[in-house]
Amino acid sequence: MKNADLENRYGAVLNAFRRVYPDPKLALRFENPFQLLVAVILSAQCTDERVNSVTEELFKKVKGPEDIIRMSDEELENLIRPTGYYRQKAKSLKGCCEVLLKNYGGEIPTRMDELVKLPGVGRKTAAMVLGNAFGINEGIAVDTHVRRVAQRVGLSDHDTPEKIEQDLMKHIPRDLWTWFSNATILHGRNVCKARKPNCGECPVKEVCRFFMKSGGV
DNA sequence: CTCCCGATAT
DNA sequence: ATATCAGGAG
Repeated sequence: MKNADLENRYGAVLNAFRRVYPDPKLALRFENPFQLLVAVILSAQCTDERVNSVTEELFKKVKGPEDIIRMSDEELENLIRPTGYYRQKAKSLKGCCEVLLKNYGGEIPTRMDELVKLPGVGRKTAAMVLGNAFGINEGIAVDTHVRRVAQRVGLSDHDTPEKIEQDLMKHIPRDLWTWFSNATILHGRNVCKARKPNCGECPVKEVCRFFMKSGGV
């Protein structure tokens, strides 16, 4: 009975999202896997719009891993400063590019276990790159939006991104993983917002625990 | 669990 | 003025 409720909730969310977000695209701007990797690393704890404003300049100077390596720490840090954590991110970027050149001929690896070894790359970043640059569904990117939506709606009762991702992967068909993540991020940004969620216009309020608890119809 | 950091909403 | 936003490493 409880399990049936959960399955029903997943089904309703998947259907509603399929209708409202049939083809969700990343807010991040990129033209190739390398650019996406860089952009997603920069997007940690930072809005996509701010990343875009930085990468627009950055990608004029940086076409591949070699360009990052060649660049001085100061120049790289200055270019990415508005995204926050710029020293860490500059270090991650350089570390990534060294590994890319050393082990992958300057290309981006296409497996989760390899991507996750790159400095500054966790499962969220890896899943994002795999799904959106290569169309490979090897995980579900659980960022703060996916986490919040999953918890509020009642798709997972766990707290960590890892456990939430496992719950989601258990209930969502693998070929939908990337789509679901993109759609949910969109939904979290536009409707199920952190500060002031717009439950009135939410397509999944009928099955949403958060909406019920906050006095929903 | 703490540290890394800038920008915007309140 | 200050709370909040938004991932990964050590």
